[in-house]
Amino acid sequence: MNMAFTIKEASERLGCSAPTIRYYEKEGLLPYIKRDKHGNRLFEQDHLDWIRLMKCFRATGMKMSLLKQMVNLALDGDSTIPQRKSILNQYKEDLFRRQSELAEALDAVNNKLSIYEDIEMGRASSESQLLNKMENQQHSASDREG
Amino acid sequence: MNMAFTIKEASERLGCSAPTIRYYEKEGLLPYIKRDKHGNRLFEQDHLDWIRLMKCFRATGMKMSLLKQMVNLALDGDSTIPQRKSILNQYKEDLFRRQSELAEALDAVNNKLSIYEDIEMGRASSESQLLNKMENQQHSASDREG
DNA sequence: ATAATCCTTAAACCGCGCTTTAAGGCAACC
DNA sequence: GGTTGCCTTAAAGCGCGGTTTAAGGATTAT
Repeated sequence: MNMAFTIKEASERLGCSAPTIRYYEKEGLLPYIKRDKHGNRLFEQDHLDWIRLMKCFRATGMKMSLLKQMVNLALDGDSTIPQRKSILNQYKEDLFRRQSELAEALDAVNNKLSIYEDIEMGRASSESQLLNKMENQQHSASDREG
Repeated sequence: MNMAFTIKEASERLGCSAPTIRYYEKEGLLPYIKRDKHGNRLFEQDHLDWIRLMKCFRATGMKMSLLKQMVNLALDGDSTIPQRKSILNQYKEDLFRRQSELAEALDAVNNKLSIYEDIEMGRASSESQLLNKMENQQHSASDREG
């Protein structure tokens, strides 16, 4: 067994472009890719799994430079596990920060949307200053211009 | 009343650089900024609130071009509210997508971390292939190499 | 044999979102 | 009246993360 994939197969399975994969390899994020006799890359399942993981981390804000640090540490063996844990724990903090940013944004969007509905239903007006139209944060809080 | 702020005050209150604020204005994200007799910008509370909201949206992946669309629609009056709602609803979808990406990444990080702890405690080994060191997804799932 | 389809590389290019630089104006303090 | 410190503008520069281009090699199908 030990099935190997061409770059095209890999890119199809992963949903990321072949140039991107090559770029990752060039940047050192993807060590130990073997080649066939013609110099064509051969990806194994392990590589696909690692790329998939990188994709997941990248999509949530991890920098390539951090991925590279982790690769380099991994290549240095198990003695670097504490450092890798520390990187991942920092990244985890980052994820939590992003979660609360998302929650905040969701609140703000919902607030805006309900303001718009109020305006549509005639329950509120879009105030004087033009910016207020986008900007009317209070939403039926203070109405001292009766 | 109707307190106005210099760009420096605005940038301090908002935690974003003065050049960024100028850039936003230039890009049309920030209409109706008044000037004093010397041509210096004067920001009112409304502007600060709107910038703060933009910051919140930007931090969670909204493109400047989308912000600009919303500004332009707002400048066209209440008749564009349906379009603005539609934009915000799409963005909301985006936020949900990001939320699940974050959740996925958190899972993956926690998985990695527990693999590392297993290795540290001698409960698992860091397998053969070098990539496996980073890459050993299964984590005490299948161990058919007895 | 020729065309299509895959692969390779190096290098150039791109969009985004700022940041930095350069050149200058006004105002207040010492 | 010079220095400091704020402001202005236009334009250039930058870091990131790829994408695109160009030039070429090998395999397969017709």
